[in-house]
Amino acid sequence: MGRSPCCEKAHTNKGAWTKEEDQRLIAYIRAHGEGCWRSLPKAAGLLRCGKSCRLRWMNYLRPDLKRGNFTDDEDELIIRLHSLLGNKWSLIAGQLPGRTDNEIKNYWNTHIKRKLLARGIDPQTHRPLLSGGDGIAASNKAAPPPPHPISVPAKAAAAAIFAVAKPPPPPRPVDSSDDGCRSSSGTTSTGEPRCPDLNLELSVGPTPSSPPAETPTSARPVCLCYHLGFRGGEACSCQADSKGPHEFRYFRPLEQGQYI
DNA sequence: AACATGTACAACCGCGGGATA
DNA sequence: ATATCCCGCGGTTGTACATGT
Repeated sequence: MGRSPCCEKAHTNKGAWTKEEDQRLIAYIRAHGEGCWRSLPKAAGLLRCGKSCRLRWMNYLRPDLKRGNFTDDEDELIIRLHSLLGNKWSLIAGQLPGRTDNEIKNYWNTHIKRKLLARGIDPQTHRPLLSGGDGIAASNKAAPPPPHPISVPAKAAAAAIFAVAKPPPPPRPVDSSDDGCRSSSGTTSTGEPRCPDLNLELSVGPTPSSPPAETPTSARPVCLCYHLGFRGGEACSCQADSKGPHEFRYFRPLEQGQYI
């Protein structure tokens, strides 16, 4: 069938944004709120495609963005979240108020990857690298591990995380009786801190030696909600949702000696 | 000072998926 | 059930700036 182009490329600017374009975009969003990115450029008088406007706003112009260097705490949190979620930058960004997925992705590729390699850790698998040879983790040679130590698609993990952790979206800044466009507030677009008090007891460091697919039957899967600090059924509906004792929306095997 | 190389980050591109007609 | 629209995501590219030779 084919997809229609997101914009009329012949009449759109590309490349770096000018100050004037920024001002137009900011002014328009202040007046009308986010959303309807496809029609926004025309309405705002911008010769840009909607995607470009959205990206510019999300990654650079949003007032709640935290500019500046990442702190060591943020570094470690990103590493932990990446070990859990893999390259799900938007989900990781959701746990770092004021940071964008693009920013975190860039930071990962330019700083953290190197930092982990210097520590002798494979940035993709979060497993120790071989001290010599070709630098490939031993476990990689034996059996290719999953890209990260979770056993379900990261999207499912995200569903589990945000089903319990994501606060209801804040009211839109402008009259909600607008043109009928959906709010575009996604995982990274709101100005509210997502879950500032999340207890992220995520697994990190030496991950389970065998991939979850090979989880021994004695290793009981554990709902991620526990690891996020929601315990004893508090706000957690995984058990209720599941049809069986092991069908959590997100789980990971217990490590040796670990209990909940 | 001039050039080469490396680094950081903004922006683009293509695709997947939810919503809806 | 299917087609289409639109948003959002992740990978990649382009470019400005920093550093080394």
